Amino acid sequence: MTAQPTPPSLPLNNARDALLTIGALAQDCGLTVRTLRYYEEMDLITPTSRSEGRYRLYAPRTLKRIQAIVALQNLNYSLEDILEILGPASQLATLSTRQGRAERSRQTLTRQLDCLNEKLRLLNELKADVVNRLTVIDQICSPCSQEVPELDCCKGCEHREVHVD
Amino acid sequence: MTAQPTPPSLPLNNARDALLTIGALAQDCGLTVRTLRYYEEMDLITPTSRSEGRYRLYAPRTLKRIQAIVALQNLNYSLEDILEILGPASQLATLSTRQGRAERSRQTLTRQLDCLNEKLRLLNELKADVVNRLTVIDQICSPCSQEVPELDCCKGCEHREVHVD
DNA sequence: TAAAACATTGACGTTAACGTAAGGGTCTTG
DNA sequence: CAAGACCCTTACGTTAACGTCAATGTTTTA
Repeated sequence: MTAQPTPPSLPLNNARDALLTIGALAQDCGLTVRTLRYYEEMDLITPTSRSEGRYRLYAPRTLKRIQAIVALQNLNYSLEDILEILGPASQLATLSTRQGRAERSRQTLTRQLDCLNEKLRLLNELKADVVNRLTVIDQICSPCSQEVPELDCCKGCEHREVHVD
Repeated sequence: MTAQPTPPSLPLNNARDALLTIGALAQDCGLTVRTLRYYEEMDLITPTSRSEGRYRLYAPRTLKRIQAIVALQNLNYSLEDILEILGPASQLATLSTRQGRAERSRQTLTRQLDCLNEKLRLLNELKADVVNRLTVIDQICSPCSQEVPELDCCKGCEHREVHVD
């Protein structure tokens, strides 16, 4: 997604109009209202204000935050992990100095990177293994091969390095 | 703990001696007894026999199977997924033909490979993103840079492509 | 052979990430 | 201004992957 600069056809009157109700936000991000409230419980998001009747009102940029949350979830981070990565929503404005924020971001990103590299290592290992097995199995499946007979057996065979049982 | 190869001072008489009780197996693989029983409930493992007093007795190769389960779990597969990948433990001997087994293995492995490639793609994307951010943040943290001032702010700033809030 | 250590089958408890329902206010549209 | 549509909080339900406890039976060891 290249950042579409939202052509100012309608010069957005003031920021007030842009606020989303929780239902609209849920619609936009494809999550349920319950989920958004749960995220709020965890301090992953927070409404920027409330209506007179205490309806939650969200700034549009909250959508970006939610997309980040979902992306991380798809990578199997727990919401607790994600909270640590993104930081609590309610304290976004209270961090004292810009330097401090940058430093903390750096630390978080570094940890993230380590974690990612580890996952990548594991995945690549498994992939190599799977590819190996596929190669062997494919040989068995091809009709012209009679050798390697005990390969996919499961009891008592000794080809343990090829398959797991 | 480096695997002390237990010198064959006592040449293991017959295969009977090699059977493991559930406690020993748990010890060997670093899981709890409860977990192993739970795996059995799910048909992920199964004892090869029972003692007179109905104690579960496992063949040593069960350890390999468990290691595979744990490895897959570390890659965030659910136990249900793992069951599909490895196949039910109780039916290992009942699959009819060797060709059939090989073909099914091939299909499973192919699906696994697709899944792994997708995960790798996602992870690499995220890693690139993280590296990008780190680059920028590092520039901010370095004492000689005063520009890019609004980068790590959180309310109202427009550098949305750099960090998420 | 008795105690200690280990095992058995229930069965209920726990955490994460929500779903779902109740009982009630609030916006909005006709 | 009344009916829907939407929102509020509170609270209990659900699934996965085990933990933990109880009451009891079985090996092993001293």
